[in-house]
Amino acid sequence: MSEDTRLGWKYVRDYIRSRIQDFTYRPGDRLPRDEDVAKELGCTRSTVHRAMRSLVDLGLVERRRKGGTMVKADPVTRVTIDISITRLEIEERGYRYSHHVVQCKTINPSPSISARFGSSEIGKMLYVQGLHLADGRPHVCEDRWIVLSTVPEIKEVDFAQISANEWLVRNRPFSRCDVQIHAAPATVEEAELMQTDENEALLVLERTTWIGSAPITHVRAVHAQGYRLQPQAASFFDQTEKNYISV
Amino acid sequence: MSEDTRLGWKYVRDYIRSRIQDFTYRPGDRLPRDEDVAKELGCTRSTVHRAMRSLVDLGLVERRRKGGTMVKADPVTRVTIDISITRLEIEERGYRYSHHVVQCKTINPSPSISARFGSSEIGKMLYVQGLHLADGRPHVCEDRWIVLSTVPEIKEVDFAQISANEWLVRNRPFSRCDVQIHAAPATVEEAELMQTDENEALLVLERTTWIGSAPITHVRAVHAQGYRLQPQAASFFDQTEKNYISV
DNA sequence: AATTAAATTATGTATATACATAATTTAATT
DNA sequence: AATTAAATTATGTATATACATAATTTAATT
Repeated sequence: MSEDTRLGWKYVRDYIRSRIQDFTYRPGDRLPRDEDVAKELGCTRSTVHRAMRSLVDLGLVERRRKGGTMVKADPVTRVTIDISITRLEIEERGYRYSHHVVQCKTINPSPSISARFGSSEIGKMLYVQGLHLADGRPHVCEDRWIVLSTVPEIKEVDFAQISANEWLVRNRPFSRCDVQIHAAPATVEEAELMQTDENEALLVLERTTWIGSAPITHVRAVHAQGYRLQPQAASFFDQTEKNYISV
Repeated sequence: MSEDTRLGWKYVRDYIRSRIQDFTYRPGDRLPRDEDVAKELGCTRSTVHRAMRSLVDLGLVERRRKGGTMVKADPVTRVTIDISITRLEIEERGYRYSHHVVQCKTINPSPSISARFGSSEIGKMLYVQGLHLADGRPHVCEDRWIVLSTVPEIKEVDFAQISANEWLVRNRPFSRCDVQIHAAPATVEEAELMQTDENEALLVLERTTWIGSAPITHVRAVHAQGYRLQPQAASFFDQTEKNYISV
């Protein structure tokens, strides 16, 4: 290390990451103790600790008290997706947003919907089928089930003004969210709504949310044909990074 | 605050998070300065800083020097997916893994494949079509294109021993990874390999990786009918959390 | 009035230090 | 030998402090 280099936690992170990627430390290996890394690189343990936590967040290493820091034996590519309000997603892509309610009724949930919430008693639900459009073209069709005992005021909401999606996201914070992503053939009904063919392959995002132990909503969001989700993978070096270490 | 409560950064995180979720601080609002939060809660600015950073990671707030901390105007549900080696994913589900190579040839990439890597010159590629099976049943079919100028030694790899997927993940770290997720109808060829019907809706993950500016590989991984991706959403409170704040 | 420079501000980082805690190892006991 | 208790260890956390840095606001200058 050159002496005048003020080496911060990002330097330490990149240094360790490079040593993992050039196989100085191999999958399953134990890294030196933070204190030893600190001594070697000439900084404090706090700085190394900060760097190590970022490597944990990146999914590269695992740490255990007393056990030390291990390079993950089975490497993973960790990606993140920010699921936003559908209106905003459409507007961010530069399209004009509109939406309309296809159906809205209070009914008892089917067993498959109940099952999404586990064993808890659900009672009557508000079923809302809505269509989100981008420049007038179908973008997302959502089948939503809202638990009336948890969200009674949903009955007063005017879905012509605000979509169930946006109202819930803005008014009903959740403490737990289960997400599933899969492909499904368009049903006859979906095909008509989405202006595509029956059995067309569509991307489906399902979400179920709770606040504490109280179930809030379950939604099946069917996306238009050709829709692509683009998760963000943490790139090795931030574009803005000064302390680049060649690999 | 009761005096004997040793209040750590997780307490502060949960406290602020609760104030966001109960709309004490609304989307777009500015939070008090770290120093003021520290004074109010009776801890140091370092502790508040640690808590605030975790709220940034959760996608709840944004921070800017001098500008302070703002509650995100447009709330998002942030989820993460750990994409692992296909063999391990299958084995973790309790199935016996096997794989075989369908095709393997050195060819010039089609324009659509070249385009994945942007403007950089690609040259000859190794095209490997492989099938990953779980208990003998098709699980993932991958079309992989490997840049020979970046990974020349791939020619010596025996894909009967190790899949191209696993070899690359274990031997070729990348600094950038583009990921796309979409639904696509099974081609005739895919339908045969995946033992399903033509045009069946299948989940497709595409990945393209680079090391520095050098392109490594592009892969289109077509998943079996019914496959579900299950991203992890950060739940509001860790199960292990002691300092639970009711919402 | 428009531009430029200086001051201010809130977050970001690094350090030294002390103690907490989980997890393992070693020693003591039955 | 098996169990239990004590010691050890590496990470985790909290604190006080000093300075860095980005970004904005205010003052000075043209």
